[in-house]
Amino acid sequence: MAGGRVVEGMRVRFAPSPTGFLHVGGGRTALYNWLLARHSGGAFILRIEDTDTARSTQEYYQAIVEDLKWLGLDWDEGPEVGGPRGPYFQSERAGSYGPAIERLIADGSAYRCFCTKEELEERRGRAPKEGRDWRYDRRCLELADEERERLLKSGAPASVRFRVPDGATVVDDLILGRVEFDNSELDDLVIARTDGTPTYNFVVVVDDLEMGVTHVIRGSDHLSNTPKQVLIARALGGTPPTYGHLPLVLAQDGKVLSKRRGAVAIGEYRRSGYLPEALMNYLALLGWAYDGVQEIFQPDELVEKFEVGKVSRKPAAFDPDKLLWMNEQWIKSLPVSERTDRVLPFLTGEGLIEAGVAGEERDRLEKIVETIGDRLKTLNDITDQAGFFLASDVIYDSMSVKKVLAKPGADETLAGLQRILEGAPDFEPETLERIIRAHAQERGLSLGKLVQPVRVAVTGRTASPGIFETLSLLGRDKTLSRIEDARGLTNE
RNA sequence: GGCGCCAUCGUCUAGCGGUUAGGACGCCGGCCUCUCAAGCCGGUAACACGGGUUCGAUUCCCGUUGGCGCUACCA
Repeated sequence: MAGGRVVEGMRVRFAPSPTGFLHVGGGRTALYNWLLARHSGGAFILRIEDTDTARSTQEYYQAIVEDLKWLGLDWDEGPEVGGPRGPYFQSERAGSYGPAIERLIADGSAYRCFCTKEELEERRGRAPKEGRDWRYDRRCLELADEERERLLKSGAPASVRFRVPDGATVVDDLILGRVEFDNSELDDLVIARTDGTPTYNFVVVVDDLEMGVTHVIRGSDHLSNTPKQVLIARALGGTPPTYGHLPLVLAQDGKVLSKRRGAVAIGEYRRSGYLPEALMNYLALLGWAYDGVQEIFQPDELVEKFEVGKVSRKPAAFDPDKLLWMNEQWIKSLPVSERTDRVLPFLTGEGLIEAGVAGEERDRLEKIVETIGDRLKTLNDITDQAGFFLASDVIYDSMSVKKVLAKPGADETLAGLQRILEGAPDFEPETLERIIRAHAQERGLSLGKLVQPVRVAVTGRTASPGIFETLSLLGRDKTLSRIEDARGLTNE
């Protein structure tokens, strides 16, 4: 095994393959591994399983790393940070696998197999017709020595199979508990292909052993791989890690979440204005609960309270509604200044403000954010909510115009308001409220009757933050000119 | 088919032999109110089924049914 200093305690890893974007299921797996490592004070390792060169890409790798960082996860060993037990790209670890395979062949734990893919397919296809289950028939294990020699010398292509021993293999799973597999159910799996490259089930074992991985949290779709990996680890003279198999994340229809079934990439949530804290919070609660009551957890609180043993064994459906609610809760809890910071990229992205706002402009922006208040479910909602504050022209919603401005008396109402506002001593919300309320009383109108036409006039729609704050923020000039413009839309 | 995992409101879950089965999302209604949100109050809705064990099962055991996963020279 490679030398180097090793962190005491748990060594936990997350090992994505860069063959697609990180989606919520993978994100949750990464999170649980990270939480386990951080909770125990151990090391969190990121390893990239990029042996499938046909499907792995640099773009996916970068996106995964970016998404993990955005989510708030960090790693002690892995890409970008290095570590004593690298390299952390599987594609760079080829040197470890060959000798390990030779060792297994030498001590009889593995053997060469000359069966071709076609032969295997043929035999496999025949099995069910004959009412048998297919398992590799060990034809090449039972080869006479001379025959094996002959084939080897003839240069016949050979794969290497692991010889599954008799007996049973017990997996003491952190989440599932004790699971027992009868070894007779297991195939003599191929650990090295005809071209010499090692397969996943072998590579993972060697890497975990060499990296000193002690704990692995992964999807339960790997559960049936586990006895094979445990057996290989032991044949290699190592101690397999402790596993915890996470029930899969389901889509709303109860099917497993996958890339082509509504699985949304983590990056997609970032782009639509979700807070990483909210997504982390939601993902943590998807299959784990602290006391069944608390819903909002700070990241460090999750680290403190998370226990793998309490993870549910039941597959959990991903609920976008609840995630949205949680995002809203998180946005709401942000102080105005920070909320403004977070909303900034969405505003610039939409061209509503220029990058690098400062000074008075920044102050005004904070006031806008404050005024919009709890009306943001996602950060991206800001573009819709703040548009009329920031854009020079109002976009009039035709339904709102029809419902309010095109009604009889609207023009008169606006004209009256124009006069009042022109004469307003100042444009503070309190002042505006005072004079507008007084005006309503004078004219015998309900406040609502008076306010809605102005609202549509200055915001372009029937729904907006409080009208007095809105007018105040807009200022006298803009308010008056917009009312003037809007009078052109009335029926008079 | 074989092997494995799972089973409490529509969804996420609490429960660890005795509870009016709790919370959250959603939905519905009300209050508040200048609109929309938010907030507050209330409501809706669950132990898959059948056997055991037990004085007593949501809880423990077995089975049935159902869902899901794996069954590659993919990872």
